[in-house]
Amino acid sequence: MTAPVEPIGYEPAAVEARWRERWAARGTNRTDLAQGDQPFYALMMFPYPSAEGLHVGNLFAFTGCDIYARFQRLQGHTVFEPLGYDAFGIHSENFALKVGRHPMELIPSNIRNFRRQLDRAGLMVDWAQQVDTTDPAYYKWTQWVFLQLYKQGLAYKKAAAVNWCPSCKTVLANEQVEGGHCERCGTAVEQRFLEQWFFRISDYASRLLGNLERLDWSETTKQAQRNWIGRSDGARLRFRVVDPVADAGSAAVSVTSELRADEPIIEVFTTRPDTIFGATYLVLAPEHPLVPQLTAPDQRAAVEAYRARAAKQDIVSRKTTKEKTGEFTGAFAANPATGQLIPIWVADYVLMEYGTGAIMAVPAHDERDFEFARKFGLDIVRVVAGDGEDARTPLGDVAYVGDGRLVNSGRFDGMPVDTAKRTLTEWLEGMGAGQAVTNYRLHDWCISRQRYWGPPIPIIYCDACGTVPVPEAQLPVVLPEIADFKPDDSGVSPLARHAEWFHVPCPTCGKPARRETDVSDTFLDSAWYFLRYPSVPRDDVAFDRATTRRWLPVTTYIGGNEHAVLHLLYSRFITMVLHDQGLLDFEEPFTKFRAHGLIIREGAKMSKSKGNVVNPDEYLEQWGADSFRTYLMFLGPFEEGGDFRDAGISGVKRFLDRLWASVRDCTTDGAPDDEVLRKLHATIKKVGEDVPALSYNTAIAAMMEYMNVLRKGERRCHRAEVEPVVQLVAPFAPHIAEELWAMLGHAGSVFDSRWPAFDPARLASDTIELVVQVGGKTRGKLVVPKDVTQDQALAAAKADPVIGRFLTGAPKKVILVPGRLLNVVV
RNA sequence: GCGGGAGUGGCGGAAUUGGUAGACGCGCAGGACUUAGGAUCCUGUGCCGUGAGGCGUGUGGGUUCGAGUCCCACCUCUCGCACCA
Repeated sequence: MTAPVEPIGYEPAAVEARWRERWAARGTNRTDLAQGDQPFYALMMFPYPSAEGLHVGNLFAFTGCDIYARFQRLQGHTVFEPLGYDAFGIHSENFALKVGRHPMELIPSNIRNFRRQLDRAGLMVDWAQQVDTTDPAYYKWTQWVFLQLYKQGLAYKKAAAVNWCPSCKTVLANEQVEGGHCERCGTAVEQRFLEQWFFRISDYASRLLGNLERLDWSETTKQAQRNWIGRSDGARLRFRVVDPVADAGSAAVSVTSELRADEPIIEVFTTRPDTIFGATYLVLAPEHPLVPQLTAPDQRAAVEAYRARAAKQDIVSRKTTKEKTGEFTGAFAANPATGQLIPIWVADYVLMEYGTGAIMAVPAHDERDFEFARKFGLDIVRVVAGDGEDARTPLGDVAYVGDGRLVNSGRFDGMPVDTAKRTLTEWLEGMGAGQAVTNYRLHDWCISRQRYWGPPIPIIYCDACGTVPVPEAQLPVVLPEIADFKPDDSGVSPLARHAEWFHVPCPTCGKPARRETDVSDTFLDSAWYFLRYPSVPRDDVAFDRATTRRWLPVTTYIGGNEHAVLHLLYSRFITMVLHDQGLLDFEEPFTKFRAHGLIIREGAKMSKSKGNVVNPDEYLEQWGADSFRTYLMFLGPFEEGGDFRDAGISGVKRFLDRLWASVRDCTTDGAPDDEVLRKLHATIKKVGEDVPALSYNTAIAAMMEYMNVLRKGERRCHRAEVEPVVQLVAPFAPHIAEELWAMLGHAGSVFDSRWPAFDPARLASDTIELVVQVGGKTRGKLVVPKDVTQDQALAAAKADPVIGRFLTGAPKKVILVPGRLLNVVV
């Protein structure tokens, strides 16, 4: 008598450790970038390596991308799945300041911790090609990218308003200002005017918008970009400023009369040229350059005070305060349509950065102008009448912004609004008072940061030669390791205090010169990193020509929709610029983009303050990476995210346990069961369709469903019934899949096998279950031949004791949906 | 305010094209095996009703033989943008 042998159970920790080693030893995750006839570049958004370590949100995103990449590999593609670290930026710098350590020592230790966690998660990442934005070998090329833009005249310097926190002594991004106060210390934020570097992304607005049509991207992401670019079609109109005293006597000032040198022109942008007859005043932004020139002497004090107030106010609260304020300049302009004199005001509801910084106000048909006109008692003239209205219909308490026909508009009365937009623009153009233009909301990209932790902008200022770009051969401009990297009161980067770095000979004339002390925005680091991955070994070029041609554009990019606008737009812009320079063959970097959802917990976003952050380490430890990965994907649709709960995960572990036991105990005796095989083929089909569609949750459900069929009634399964499941599950649970694949006697990696094919003939059955409805209500089911006729089905239904009860008398109508349903209307 | 997305059992979530609502999992209940079970396996599980049956996908209408799915009106939640002329 022999003692019962305990069957070997599934022990994730041992299995996963074993395969981590084997993958490393065999180079399973390395991609030979020179080979492969079906290159597939699977990109995921690289993380910021925070001190807290990997967040479940990161892991959710990476796992989803990894599954997609592994699946593509099983489809026969040569897959490249790189990863790196986005480690520059104010986030890292603030954290370093807080804990009193230097980012140069903090970041490497954070990265080590990230790497440990990422390895534990079983990603198919080719670590030989990793990128770290803070490595001089990387940011050398970030600086090179800057120079390419500079060369093309797409980088320029101008003074711009920034938010300044006098307590933190630092420039704040708009998101760091809450209700006019610094989000960190609560101090009232001021506005400062600083010289900053900008990229001319607005020159590319129309291309960035137009190309969206042909990109295979999540619709939500494309829509966000469209809104951000903000195209609006309208007209630029010219208003002559008129001195009412000098022009006294002429009842209507002729618009076409000779310009007088001292009478400036105000240009406005409007989307409603059709309402020109209702323009009863003009408004200039407080910063508008013409304001000082045209303000009348008796209004000067008030206008100056108003401008000073606007200049001091922080940018955020100025834009969020809806209460209208303004001052009359004392000047007048001529309405080119009516010839009448209309007052010119300044008000901060008009923004200098949009359009021309000036508007024609049509209070009858614009809510903001209406509010303003009401408050300051300005004329309101209706020029559009909706259905059932005419020129005299009172407006009530709101502006009329709807459709309609023109009234009070001279010979254009009765014209529909949409025709009038075109017609009036042409009419005004004919008299030299304007032309049709398209305007975009997209502003130029400010890349200057008056901080320490970023790549120095490669520019040198020389008293003799002016602004001199650092020659490419002298890159990188290394960020010096300085102890006092804390920003100070000056609004100038801490780099300026580092004398031996700051003072530099001019590259052109050799005389003493000074370095630019601003560093660049982190969004610049990430706007080109996908170009670098395949070319990491090259230190003589940013990206290798042949490698880039083979591997780019990125086949599929998966990432968070929080980057829908800035990161993705900047990446597209940089790619276009490099393309225009002849350095890239394509102008769109990401052929396909999919946004993943957000993991929440107990209905709320995970955050430290709520104390609901999940540490992935504990789960990886307790359940293993395979169960944890699969569980994360099972929570809900990948593109929507899901609610993380501890419950649930045991079900996924149980599924893997059952798969393990099925492989361990399977037999090669006899033949596989036909019914089980049919379900197997249906499962192969479903998983093969769901995975590329990112419907991971339903793919997992389908595999679980099959496992239930496979093991129903504790049956022992045939090898042919279970072997393909190992391949199906491999993208989700790679370690156990490798182990089971080896247990089945295969020498190589399961990822070097080919995805199982399903046999359509196997899916069909001779009989079907036909649902029978009577009057639209389900009354039962019948098993019938698959090609049953309507009469046969009806006869069978009548013969059925339960269904037959409802079928008294002749049916009024019978509907047969082949293969599905019979509905009898009585 | 503008733009996008979503409302389905106790819970997370499934439902090709308008065709069995609730797949799969959690939880719960019962059972088997056990000294034991928070292990494992099996069975059941939308709600009301003893039953036949009835009611059910945010609310109210409509189209249809048939609506979670299509149309109209509304409510709620959520994510972007927000004085953009």
